[in-house]
Amino acid sequence: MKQPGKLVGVMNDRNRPRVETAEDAYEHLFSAIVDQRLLPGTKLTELALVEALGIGRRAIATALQRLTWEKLVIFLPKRGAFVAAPDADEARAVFAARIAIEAGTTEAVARVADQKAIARLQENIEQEHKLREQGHMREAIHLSGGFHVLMAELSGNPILAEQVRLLVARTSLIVNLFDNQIGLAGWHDHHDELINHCARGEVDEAVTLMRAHIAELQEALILDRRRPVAFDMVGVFGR
Amino acid sequence: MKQPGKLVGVMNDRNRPRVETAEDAYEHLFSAIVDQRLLPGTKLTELALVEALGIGRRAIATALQRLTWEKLVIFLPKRGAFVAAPDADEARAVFAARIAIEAGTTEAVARVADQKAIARLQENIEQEHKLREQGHMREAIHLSGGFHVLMAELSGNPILAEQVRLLVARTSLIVNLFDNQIGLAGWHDHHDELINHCARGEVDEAVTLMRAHIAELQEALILDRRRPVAFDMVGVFGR
DNA sequence: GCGTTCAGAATTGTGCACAATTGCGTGCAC
DNA sequence: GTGCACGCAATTGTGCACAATTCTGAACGC
Repeated sequence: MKQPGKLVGVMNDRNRPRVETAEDAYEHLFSAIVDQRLLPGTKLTELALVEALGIGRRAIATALQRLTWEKLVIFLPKRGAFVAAPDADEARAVFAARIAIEAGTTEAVARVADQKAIARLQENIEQEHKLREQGHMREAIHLSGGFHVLMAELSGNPILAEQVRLLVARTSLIVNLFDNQIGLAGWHDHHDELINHCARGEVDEAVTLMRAHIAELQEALILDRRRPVAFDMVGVFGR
Repeated sequence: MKQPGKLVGVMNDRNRPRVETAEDAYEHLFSAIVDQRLLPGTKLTELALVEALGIGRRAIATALQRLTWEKLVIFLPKRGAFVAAPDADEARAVFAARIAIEAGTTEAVARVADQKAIARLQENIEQEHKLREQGHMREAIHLSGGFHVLMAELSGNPILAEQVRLLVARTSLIVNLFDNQIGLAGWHDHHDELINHCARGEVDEAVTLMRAHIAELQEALILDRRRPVAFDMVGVFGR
């Protein structure tokens, strides 16, 4: 079975990078969820996390609370917190929201991007390219999401940037939950073209491409086929 | 001076509608902030709220935590929570975000709105009109914000709807913090035209109008002139 | 007169014990 | 064998006391 108090993927006992504040805890959990060390459906018990991270229950609760409105965990009062397992409807909503919001960020970037911004975007792409050549797919995908976040940051609007950050995180949950036919090949080219449009100030072209790009990502998912979800999931939908 | 433990606007001792869960507390604080019973800069002490609302510290902390994320309060570790007082930059970001996101919701509504949806929108406007005629300006403004939220809900995307709800709330904070030249006259007409465009499926026209509508609202604000903020504000920016 | 230092007050964060709620498994009746 | 009820285990929520930190105000030195 499973030893209570040991949350695999969060922390093995010695490998404990300073976790002191509630935000530290949040960041650890966030990245653990986004890159699949904590699988959807996993129950996140307060006491277990207190032991694992070595901070107070309040800080843990705070972190969990935040992840809850970010929709990366679902929280059921008096029952506990679980890593979220978005369904098809939620997935569609996430992609629709990304299209709407990233259309906005792309427009802003294409309109105001300076030399330096373009350079940062290109650097991101090059790194992703390199990682993919070396076969580090997971990191490459990470950076690929990072591209969208970077675009949003360069748009100069922190509110939209934060939203994109969250939507990208949810996307990675989704991508891993549904069967997909994603060949990363196309993505890279899209990102490339996107930069070119932005550099040339071709606003409409950039926006249109971004929308198509995200839509394509969605279409690569088979939303009818959700992969089986970790056992504790019954605890989530139970009753 | 001020008696500690008495938070004016949150609760006078007998007028206590059931507050049991953390979400109840959240809703109370949310509406208290949005319609100005709690002014920007006011310090929200945990113990004071525990007394006022009659629930545990943890529930209070949860509610405050959420409002913090929603940017309606700012939270300084070890110092406390204060009702937020957005500055000009934040105001601009809010309006820019609204334009981007509500362009999306408007597009969706104009595209898929059915008879029933249009009817709900019209009903909202009529009520607002009535309230304004009767001189209930505050309620009218409330409903005016509600129009945007309703549009977002009708768009069918819960993520965008939630964002609009929050941005509208922040907007009301902003409107009340800066000098403004808002005559509500124009608004009503905009909303009216907007519905017509949506009813006729004139997508582009609807989107363009919505963008202009929000931009106009922003321009009615004098972002250089922020009204003085409650005293406790020093506690916020102090040091 | 003005800035600095130091002590006291106020408030958040922690730890522990306990209450309350929920879920689960066993056992019983049919 | 199936369905239901009851009791136990697990986990969240609460209350209290205490530790830690920060703010306030006053006394002090220059």
